[in-house]
Amino acid sequence: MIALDDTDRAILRALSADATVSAGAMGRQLGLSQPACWRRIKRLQDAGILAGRRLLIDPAALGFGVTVFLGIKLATKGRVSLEDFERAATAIPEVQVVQHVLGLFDYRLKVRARDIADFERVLRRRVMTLPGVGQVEANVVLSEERRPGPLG
Amino acid sequence: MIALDDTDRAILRALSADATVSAGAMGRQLGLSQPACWRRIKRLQDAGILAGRRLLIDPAALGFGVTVFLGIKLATKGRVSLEDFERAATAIPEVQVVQHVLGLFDYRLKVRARDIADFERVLRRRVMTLPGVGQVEANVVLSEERRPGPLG
DNA sequence: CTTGAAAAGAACTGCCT
DNA sequence: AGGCAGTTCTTTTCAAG
Repeated sequence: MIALDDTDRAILRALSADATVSAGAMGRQLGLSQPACWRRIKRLQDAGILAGRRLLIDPAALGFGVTVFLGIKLATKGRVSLEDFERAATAIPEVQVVQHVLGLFDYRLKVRARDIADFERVLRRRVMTLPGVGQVEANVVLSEERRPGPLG
Repeated sequence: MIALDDTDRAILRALSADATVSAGAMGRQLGLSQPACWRRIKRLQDAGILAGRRLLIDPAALGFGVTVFLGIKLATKGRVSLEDFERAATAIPEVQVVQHVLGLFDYRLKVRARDIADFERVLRRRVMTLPGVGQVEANVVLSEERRPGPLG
């Protein structure tokens, strides 16, 4: 773990919004030279804080308009059933994220579907037939607001 | 909306894993020339499918080891209270995502904290005091597996 | 769709304060 | 730590097949 100053945080904030900005352009905005800014970025990468640059894909532009979060309680909780469930859940193409969680539910799934009818198909034919699945609770996402910058 | 062929999907899959790969390097991998590959990327950008490139920050490297998803049921549901709740929830630094959802709960919050003690502080002093908050349910994330590529 | 080339710019390297 | 100057690479745009 490494200590970040205000300049590092400004760099992370800028790159979080748009990772395509060059080190030179960002340096000008922060009053730093291009190499100085570049060195800080490299330091953040080497420290593992900057873990990579990923694409932001708009699901709506691909025709996927519905996002649903499922809370799932397993009926049978053995060591084997956990792995079985995870493997089967990960194999469903519409399932974007599989989280093993502690609390009211055992697993949380993020599901992307084209529309509500498509979601119902995924729910009935794929999710409800997962090995060991018990109680299932669904939350359809209406709107989402996310904090762009780094934490803290 | 636009139709994607297998090559487009391969490009999205490669860029989803690592958005830093150059158009030339990807073209070689796919058997395409550099300009041809570059044109496809630009087409995906113009279509809005490729919405941007964002940073992947490792929260653990910054000392944030705990992720908790909160399901929140509002006690009072007027038009005003929804906006009040959203504004107040977004203002909490530890809250990364605020989702308005349909289902058992009204809102879902993604909360990042340094540890469980830090999370309890956020929960008691910030979340439980949000305007109109009713029932609160928490799920601590143990592990997470996400599908890298594009949907469908 | 391809190749090739040229111009712009970004990334990286030493050396200096 | 930061800045300056220079080299190497990619991106981006052209012309032409």
